[in-house]
Amino acid sequence: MATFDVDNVLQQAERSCVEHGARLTSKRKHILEVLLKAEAPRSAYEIAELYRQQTDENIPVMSVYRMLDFLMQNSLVHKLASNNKFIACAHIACSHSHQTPQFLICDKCQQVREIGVDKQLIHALEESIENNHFQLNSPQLELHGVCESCQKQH
Amino acid sequence: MATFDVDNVLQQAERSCVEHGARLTSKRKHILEVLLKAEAPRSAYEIAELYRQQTDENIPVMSVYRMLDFLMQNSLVHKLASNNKFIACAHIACSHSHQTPQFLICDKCQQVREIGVDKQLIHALEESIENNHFQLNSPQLELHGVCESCQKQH
DNA sequence: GGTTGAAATGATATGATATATCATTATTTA
DNA sequence: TAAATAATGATATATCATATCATTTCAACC
Repeated sequence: MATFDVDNVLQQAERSCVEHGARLTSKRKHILEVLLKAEAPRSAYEIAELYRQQTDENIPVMSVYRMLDFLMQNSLVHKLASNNKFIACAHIACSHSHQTPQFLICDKCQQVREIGVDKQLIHALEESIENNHFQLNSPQLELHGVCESCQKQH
Repeated sequence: MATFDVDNVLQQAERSCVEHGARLTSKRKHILEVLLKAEAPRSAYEIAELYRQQTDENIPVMSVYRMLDFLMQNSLVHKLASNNKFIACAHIACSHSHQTPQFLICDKCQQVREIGVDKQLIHALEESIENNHFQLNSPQLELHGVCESCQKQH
């Protein structure tokens, strides 16, 4: 399903980790690979199962959670709070610096688009929030709806 | 902690249910009351426990979930997807029609403000989304950060 | 008022998501 | 190579949620 070169993205992830002194071990890399190949967000348990299928090796779910934590800390993976699933960052191979992710989640096919909402809009939103004397951590937005191709199948 | 009159809000909830032909039974009302009195969002299990404390009656968690479903369908309660907790709608006693809720969640004290983000802003956001050929269900926003009073305690 | 059908609630089991903790293995560094 | 640190495994358990069938409550009708 991937419309991008998984190996290339993995290499870029590797480079990015080296830069930050983070160790992208072989297992962590495999977890990322699983998510890059997945066509939709996956739960930690689903990831463990896919890992088994793709490597013929067992992996404890506990380890999957830890590796996901690592990948999230390094901006390689995001967690979708609204459905407790994980997704590879869509911008690993992009050169531009990462901004807060915004997600469009299709409630029919479960596919997710990671979009760049207009910066001015996000900025205005942040300002409106700060007028409420609230200090925003990270304005990750998760928006649920129906994607283009599912709309067509009415 | 409530800065509003719980009984008054409950009466308004009652009226609103009658209007819609929905049955706000005594137990459902108690669940709502628990949330109105809570100073922060609560999980279904916490609600069951608070219910026991406040009524001296046991209640199965399964029932709590069902009653929460009812209350959510009738816009009396919202679920925060980002932490799997429930909160009473802040606008039950307001006359104006309910809009999609937006939440500011304090990651220190867990308190939540249900705010009205500028309608134009939300509208612009929706438009930006629809330019991505995505049909939005409901733009409930959950924004995490630090509230005013927690900021002061640095 | 009693009967009946539908809605609400209870009881029980189980699935799904997540974390705590201690043991073991691998890697880095001196 | 030894010691220190980081990563992973193993096990247990906490937490969140749903499926299913039984029982009770309530409204409507005769």
